[in-house]
Amino acid sequence: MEHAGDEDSKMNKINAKKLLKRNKLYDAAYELFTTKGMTETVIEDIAKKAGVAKGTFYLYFKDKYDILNKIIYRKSVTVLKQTMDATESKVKAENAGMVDGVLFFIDYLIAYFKSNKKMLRLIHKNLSWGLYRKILADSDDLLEVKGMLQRLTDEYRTGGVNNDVIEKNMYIIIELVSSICYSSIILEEPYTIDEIKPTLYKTIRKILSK
Amino acid sequence: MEHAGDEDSKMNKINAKKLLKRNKLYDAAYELFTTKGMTETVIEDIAKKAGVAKGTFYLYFKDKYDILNKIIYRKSVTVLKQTMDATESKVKAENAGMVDGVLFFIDYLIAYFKSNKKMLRLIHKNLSWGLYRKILADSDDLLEVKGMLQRLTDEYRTGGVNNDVIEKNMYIIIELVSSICYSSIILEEPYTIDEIKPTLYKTIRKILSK
Amino acid sequence: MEHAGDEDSKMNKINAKKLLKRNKLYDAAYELFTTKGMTETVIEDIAKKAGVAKGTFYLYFKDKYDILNKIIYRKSVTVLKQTMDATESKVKAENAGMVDGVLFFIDYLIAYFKSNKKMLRLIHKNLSWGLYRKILADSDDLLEVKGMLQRLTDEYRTGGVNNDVIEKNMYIIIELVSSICYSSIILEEPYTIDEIKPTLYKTIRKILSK
Amino acid sequence: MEHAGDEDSKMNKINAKKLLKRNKLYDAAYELFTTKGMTETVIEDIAKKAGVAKGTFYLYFKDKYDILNKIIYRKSVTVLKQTMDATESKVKAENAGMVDGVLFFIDYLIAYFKSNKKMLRLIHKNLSWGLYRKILADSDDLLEVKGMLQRLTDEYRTGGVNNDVIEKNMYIIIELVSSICYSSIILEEPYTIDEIKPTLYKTIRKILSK
DNA sequence: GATGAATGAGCTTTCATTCAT
DNA sequence: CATGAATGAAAGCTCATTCAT
Repeated sequence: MEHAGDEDSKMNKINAKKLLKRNKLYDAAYELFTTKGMTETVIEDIAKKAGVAKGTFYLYFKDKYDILNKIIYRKSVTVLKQTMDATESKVKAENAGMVDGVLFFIDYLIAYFKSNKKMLRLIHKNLSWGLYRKILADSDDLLEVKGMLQRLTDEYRTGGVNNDVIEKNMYIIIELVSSICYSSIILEEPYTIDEIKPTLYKTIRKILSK
Repeated sequence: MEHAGDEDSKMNKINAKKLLKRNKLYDAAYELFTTKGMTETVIEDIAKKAGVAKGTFYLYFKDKYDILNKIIYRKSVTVLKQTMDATESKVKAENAGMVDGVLFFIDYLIAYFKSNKKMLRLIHKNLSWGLYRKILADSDDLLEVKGMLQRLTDEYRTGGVNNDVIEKNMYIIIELVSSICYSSIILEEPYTIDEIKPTLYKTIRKILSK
Repeated sequence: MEHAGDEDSKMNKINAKKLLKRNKLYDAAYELFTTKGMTETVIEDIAKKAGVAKGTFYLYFKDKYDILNKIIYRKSVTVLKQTMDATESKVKAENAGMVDGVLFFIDYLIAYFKSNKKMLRLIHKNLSWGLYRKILADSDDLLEVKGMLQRLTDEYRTGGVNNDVIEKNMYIIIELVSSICYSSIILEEPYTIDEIKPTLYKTIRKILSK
Repeated sequence: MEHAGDEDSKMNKINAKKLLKRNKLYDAAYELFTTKGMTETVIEDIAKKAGVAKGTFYLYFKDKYDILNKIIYRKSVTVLKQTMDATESKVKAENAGMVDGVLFFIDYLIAYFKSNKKMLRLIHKNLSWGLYRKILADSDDLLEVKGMLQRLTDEYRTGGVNNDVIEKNMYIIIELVSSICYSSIILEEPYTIDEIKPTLYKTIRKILSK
């Protein structure tokens, strides 16, 4: 028993060390990708910044694109879960309806990206929104988020609106918001996000209206 | 005078030759970019396909990205002018209103990209929609197109709608359509363009309604 | 005493374990060398296939070439002893003379390599026949085989043939057979082993004739 | 005409320069392959020794093995043609028969390799004799040599010996000589080439005897 | 203007070997 | 004894760009 315990603790130490190294690589790569850009960042930069040897990188990731995708995925899951938590609290506290729920969700996301342009740029430059949406759609880590959105739109369904109509409208909204985010947060052209927000929200309300 | 004429014709011949070479390079690059992709296409490929020496490429273009941007610009101007002509004819023939005019314009563009996915993919993968819009906005070659869109929305302005509101709505529409085009024409996920078109057009009508 | 016995049996167990591991490494390496080839096989492959850690490999062998040479040596000793046994039986049974004895020895070897091309290729590609002969010449494990060949050629010696002549002729025969084996069994060019065998045997008879 | 002449001479100059560079690479590679060995020689070494950039190497050769094979081929053709010339002179001068002709041919080759062990080792270590024979057999540059060997053996054919028998015997001789050359010239074990030569030649005479 | 040979920095990836655990 | 994470040298190869002709 004790011996087994020893082995376990040994394993844990090793795994903890591995995790630490992996995270150092994640952080280094994220920092470099967002400042220098993908093509300007070479594997050696990442390794050096993480304080490991070049070969070590290949122990954890297949190549530059592997770590990029994983970074984007991890960050996204974090953001979306956070957004969901905030939305749920708000909805409960204010006993908000579906439209306000969706708008709050979007508002929270926009705020997040506004204060984190680097990540937005990273996603946009290296992963199209379309592909991104696909990846997130298949994610098991986001089941909760999906559940929440489902519940949010239940109101509609019980109101007799066709399920297909709801889903298509949601798709339209997602595409619209993503696209606007990029143009208005990153490029700030032709409108800044604050300039366009009222119009955007008005549009979303129109889309969700019957 | 005659001598000058000779010089002129000589000049013209040389210029024609240069133009020919430039066009051959454009065609070769477009073909390769759309089939092999940007990163897989190397300068030598383009030169070889165009039937010129590698060094000649640098006589006409700065690098791969230079020719890419110029290709996209040229193609876009062509498409937009064509779309404009079709729209104007239609509007005149049917004495259509502004909403129908805008919808026709979009419909024509979608049809074009549906039958020319390669170009859509090229633009999307190598130039963000936002940047693209910016370039076209500054283009002198598209003054006519802009004029037409202006005239189209005049109806609104005379109807007492604030100019700023119109422009923001147009921006929202452009972003929405571009985004949907990419997802639904290239990825065909989660909906094909034909599946989402009715919802898209309904949305645009909602946006343009007062 | 009893305690010592315990220690002995403990030692044996450990040694048996070590031997088992070593053999697993031998088998794994042989399999990989003959299928994937030397350069394509990396130490990690061998360790993985043998079910041990990479570092363990270095506990038993210096490097890839060390295990290769040992594999070739082990396999060769086995084959030659087997060939010797078969030859001795045959010679006794048929009361065969020296020439027939030598030819049978060669025939048995050719048959063996014909049905085990992988090993022949391994020897040839990684150890020249010349070097190979040298290693086997120094082997203590093959004293019996050498003794047999000695006895086989005794007939000649008693027949008054100079010992030096016999040995040189044997050398010529060995070189010839090895060379033909490679070309005709592995490459099958310009003749298959079956096509060239009659001529080869005729030549050997000529060499051994006075 | 003059213009064309200019272009021709320009072309010639360029081609001459290219040839010069190619030859420099050949020489550098040969020197390095024979002294340091194949695996120890890296492309950069070759380029540096030839006084060109690494990339230039790839303009002329696919990789290390490409240049190696070409070097071996070139050297071999030279040697064999030279051997042929010497043999033909000798045969004419001494009105020698076929057996003496063949023996002279072999003797010349052995002498060559004895004074050029590096090349022999290069061929042997990197190209099996079998493969080597095949390449030379397909060579158009050696048609003359083949013709000469054909004429040499004509004597046999007219003597009523089956063509197949002649060719098989020649094959046996070639394999034997190659194999002996390597063992006795490179390894000098168990006999030096001078020690084994009398026995070798006696064997060849036996093979060629009816 | 046109050519294409030459350049060489730069990148990815592998893998034998070590050594702390 | 056994492990396997970490190392980092090393090599192959590409390709944008230059420049002598």
